[in-house]
Amino acid sequence: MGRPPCCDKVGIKKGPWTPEEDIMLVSYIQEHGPGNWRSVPTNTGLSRCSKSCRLRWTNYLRPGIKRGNFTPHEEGMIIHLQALLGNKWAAIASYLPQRTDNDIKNYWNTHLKKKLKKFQTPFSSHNMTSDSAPSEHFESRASLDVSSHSSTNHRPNQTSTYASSTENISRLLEGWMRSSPKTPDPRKTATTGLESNYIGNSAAAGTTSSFNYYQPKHEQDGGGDQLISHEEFESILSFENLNNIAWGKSSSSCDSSTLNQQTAANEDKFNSIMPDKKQQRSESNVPLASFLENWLLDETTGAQVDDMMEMSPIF
DNA sequence: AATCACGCCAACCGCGCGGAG
DNA sequence: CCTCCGCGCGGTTGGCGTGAT
Repeated sequence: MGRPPCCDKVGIKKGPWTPEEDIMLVSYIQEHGPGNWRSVPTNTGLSRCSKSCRLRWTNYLRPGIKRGNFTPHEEGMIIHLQALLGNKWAAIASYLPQRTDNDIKNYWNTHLKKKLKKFQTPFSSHNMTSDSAPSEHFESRASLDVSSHSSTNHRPNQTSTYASSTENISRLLEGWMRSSPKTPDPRKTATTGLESNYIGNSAAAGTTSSFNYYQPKHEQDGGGDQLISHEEFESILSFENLNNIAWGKSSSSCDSSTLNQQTAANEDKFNSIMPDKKQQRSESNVPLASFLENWLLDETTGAQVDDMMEMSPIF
């Protein structure tokens, strides 16, 4: 016997939120802070269930949320973290403070899953498109601070910046009162015309580059020869290899000699793919997988990736 | 111009967890 | 202990926009 749905009461409004409702909610939260969602509908007069209010706040109105296109760095982070953590969107979102779990989940389901699936091959030693739990090989690494980045009550900005909701309100009002000029493609900057007015100040609006780790740009544009095969790149980031190389575990399919060969081959591939990182990599004196992981998780990688995408035809 | 198919994403739904009584 | 309740998470859906025919 399950709990009755919270939203099945008569008079509870569903569907898209209006600017007026947003303002009511933001005003209330600005005054009282997020939390105690049960009392929000009654105290605000909103004809919404508490859950809907919470969702609207956390996914949309919460300050510090970045909307719009994901940068290559963010995409890389999501792919990497999804492989590490599985579909723990809240945990993944904790590594991307400006993105909501819902946003990341949507982006994964609509973009990244497809991209990875497209390139999934029998060579892959790990099903990257799998929705399964993270590879148990990675479980120890997956603790990569899941605890300290715990999804629950550890949303960056959630507690510290809600006070800046005045910013949101002003944006709400600004957009609400302004006429709504239609952009040629609202999705480039926001999801709806409404959002493009009062929320869609996407910091990523100028970023148009697409993810190309697994999908070279010229292929996206209609096909052509790949300068590097998917198998090659994936083999480097092969999770079994990463696991073996970085964390010293062995698998039945990988003895030490083949592991050494694979490691050397991966080093060569890495040097050819990322020549500008060769020096940095050799100086870092860390395993390749660690280097790649650090690179992916590096705050500054986004800009580096952007640079690399301009400089190198393979990105 | 009309219709259809598809992609995208905000919002909903159901379930599990943890705290309070 | 058990039950109730509030909350958060992950999966799914519905509506809208856009491109193709």
